[in-house]
Amino acid sequence: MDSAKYLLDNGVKPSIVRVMIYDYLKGTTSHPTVDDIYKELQPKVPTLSKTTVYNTVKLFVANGLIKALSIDGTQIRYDADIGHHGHFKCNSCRKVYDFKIGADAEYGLDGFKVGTREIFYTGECNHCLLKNN
Amino acid sequence: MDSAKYLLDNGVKPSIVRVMIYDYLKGTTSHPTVDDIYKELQPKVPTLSKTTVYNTVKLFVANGLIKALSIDGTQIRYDADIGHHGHFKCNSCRKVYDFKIGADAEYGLDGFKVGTREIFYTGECNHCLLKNN
DNA sequence: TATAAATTTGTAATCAATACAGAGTTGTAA
DNA sequence: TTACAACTCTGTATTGATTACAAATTTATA
Repeated sequence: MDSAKYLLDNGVKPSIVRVMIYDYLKGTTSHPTVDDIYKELQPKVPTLSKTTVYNTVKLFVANGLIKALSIDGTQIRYDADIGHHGHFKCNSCRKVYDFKIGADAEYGLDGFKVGTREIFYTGECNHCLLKNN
Repeated sequence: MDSAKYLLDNGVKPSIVRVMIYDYLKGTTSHPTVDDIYKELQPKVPTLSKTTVYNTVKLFVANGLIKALSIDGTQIRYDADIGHHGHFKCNSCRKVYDFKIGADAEYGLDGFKVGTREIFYTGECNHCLLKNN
């Protein structure tokens, strides 16, 4: 779908900068940080400010357009895939895999109203295990 | 079990400060931050340094005695319960609940070697939902 | 005791994130 | 088109958690 329209439908006025940030997030699976976003777009938008990136991702999160991930606790990362899924980061190849998660009821959360979900595993992926052993 | 012995068995020399920090973590379910730990123990150990708390929890994590949680991305919290479980933080009462999680295989992680697991949900707990609505 | 090794401490530095105020842009109505 | 208000963007300064590092203290051992 057209990103500008998608932002509008979700209560965010689609300025050119906002659309570019959203498109970048939508087009990558690398779960970028604010710094990653800034480094990616700064060449195309020379006047871009890092504060704008911070403001924009915060606005997106508040309107449910993207999700914030606190991965390893040092930096916040962002993901345009807002479906429920977990993240697995391989310590060998550094790749981040998405994986499906169970329903809330299975976890004994009946009667709870779940808002945000964050699931983050680390370890070694099946490819690296085969390669390294 | 005696904490001093438990630390020893896990490769950590049980200094008095280390035992006190471990005991505090073991005796609480509030998933404290470094600052929480410092505030709790500083009256009992007037010379305690925050750097020592940082060093100690890092040592504990490295030796598998406790787990680090990045909860909301701004501060790292620590948990002496190293079993696999998720955390649910209620946005109303701020309480953090523990909950059971499924087996890795259910998530399509067959063939993966999982090291750390972090699962963090937010929302409203059943008590607050009943009280507020 | 003497000496080495480990632990603890305090200060300074780092860096992600936020606050805030000013500059720029857009929309609207006369 | 002009005037004005509302919104968006920018840059600097600040905050605050965490780390770096070297000195001081404590513990272990010969």
